[in-house]
Amino acid sequence: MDSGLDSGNYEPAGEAATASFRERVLAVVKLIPAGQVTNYGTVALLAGKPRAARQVGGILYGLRESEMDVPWQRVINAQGGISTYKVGSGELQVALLKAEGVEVIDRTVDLNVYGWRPDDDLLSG
DNA sequence: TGTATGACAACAA
DNA sequence: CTTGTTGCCATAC
Repeated sequence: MDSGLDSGNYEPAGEAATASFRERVLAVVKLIPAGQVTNYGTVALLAGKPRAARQVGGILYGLRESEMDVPWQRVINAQGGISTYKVGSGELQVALLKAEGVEVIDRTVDLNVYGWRPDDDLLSG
């Protein structure tokens, strides 16, 4: 646990303003409802870095068992496609999504059906 | 301190 | 529809 200190990433007992981008990204991903998906750009936007979509992928790539509570499978690309095939997690991601009821056809998800609308989530709760 | 990298995104042809 | 190019910016080295 603590022995495996994360890459120079500490939390100076302050506000989220000092929290690393990584911390905020993981927090945002946890907000994605089961059975729905969103894209890297949206996660980056909600994390406060509208142009850091690529970094979101890089962060999720480094996830380990410690962060297994992060529903990374709900994050796909803006085209509704599974981006994890290039890192060998495609099959796993599709399996996890289908287990939540998300239909994946030809490695693609219909964002018009399963796309998460942060607005709806904010309005309802 | 500087360079290279990449689970992206938007656009051109 | 596909393929290639460009912009982007936090991390890694």
